Amino acid sequence: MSTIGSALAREIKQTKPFRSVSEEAAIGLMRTADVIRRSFSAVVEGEGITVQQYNVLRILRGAGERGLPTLEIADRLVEHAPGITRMIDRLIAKKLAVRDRCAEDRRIVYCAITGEGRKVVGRLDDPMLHACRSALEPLDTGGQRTLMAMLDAIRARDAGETTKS
Amino acid sequence: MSTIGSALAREIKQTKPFRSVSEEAAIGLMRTADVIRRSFSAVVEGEGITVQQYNVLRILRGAGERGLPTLEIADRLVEHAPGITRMIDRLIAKKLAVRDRCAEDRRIVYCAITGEGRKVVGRLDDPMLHACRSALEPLDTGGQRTLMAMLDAIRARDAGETTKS
DNA sequence: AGCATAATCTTGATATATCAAGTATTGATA
DNA sequence: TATCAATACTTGATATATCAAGATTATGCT
Repeated sequence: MSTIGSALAREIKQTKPFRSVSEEAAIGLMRTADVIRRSFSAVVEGEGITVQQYNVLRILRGAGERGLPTLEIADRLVEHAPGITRMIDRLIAKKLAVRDRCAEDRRIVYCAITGEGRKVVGRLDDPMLHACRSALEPLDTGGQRTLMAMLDAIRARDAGETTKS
Repeated sequence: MSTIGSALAREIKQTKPFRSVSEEAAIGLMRTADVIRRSFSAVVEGEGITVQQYNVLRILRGAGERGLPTLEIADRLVEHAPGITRMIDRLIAKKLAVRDRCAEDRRIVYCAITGEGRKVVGRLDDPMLHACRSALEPLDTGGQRTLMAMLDAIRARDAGETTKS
């Protein structure tokens, strides 16, 4: 196994080797995600929003005219439910989204993107695409597909057997 | 390119295909990291700490008797500096770490892990290792090494050419 | 109809993260 | 030896995340 002297080990100045490849890969995954998130954050902050807000806006843009029920948005974000209300509050405060209580089932609140919201996401489309490409540039297209497949597999495990001995 | 119908696209119920493989891989990376972080979180919360606090404790355990200067810890966490002070505050409040101002250079504050801190991290060693293995179980060892290499490459790019045309 | 249960949010309390400015100490310079 | 800049944190203000409890509306059962 001997992962001593690996790139990650040096990066975090670890004195002792990782105890297993799994451990190193898992930590590397989180650190890499963090690096990418930071670069995304730098892109969207020009529009005065956060990465999460950008994600919500993209989801809303992809939805129909009516928008989506609040919790449906949370589902797609993999966000835990309670946070989503206030996330939307902030988007509404910025006039990027609106709420509309459903008449048929008054428990449901539809959230939709505004024209201004569309403009903001629109302005970020190219820069974000570029940021993604730039971030993954070290891998060729085949490598990116391999990476995607691996990530899919990892997430699939989690979705299935939540409790593993 | 046509990434329509991919696992990730279905997962987030995306109606339109991703515009590029890079975009899908980048988003998949963040979602996967999130899934893993959540499973780690479930492990450490039994000891009443967060994943970040666990990371700090591990760094401190790996350091010498004297501990490490505050900002040195931040460096290894890739945390931005300001947050680290209060992170340590919380660890101290929990009696898991201590601070000690350096006599030679009184600007520096050394942070070290306590005996109780060692116990807490020690109790988490096995569960965390298990969580890592469980998370990455879908990949065989070769796959995990490939994944690691890809992640390293992505992070290396970021370290080098920060501004890429 | 009446009541318990569930679904869908919302709110309050608390914890944590982020950004900019402030403090203390050291080292270098005039 | 004052002074200026740099280092290493710290603090305050603000934003965001997280958890548990609450409010409202709908549904199913008798």
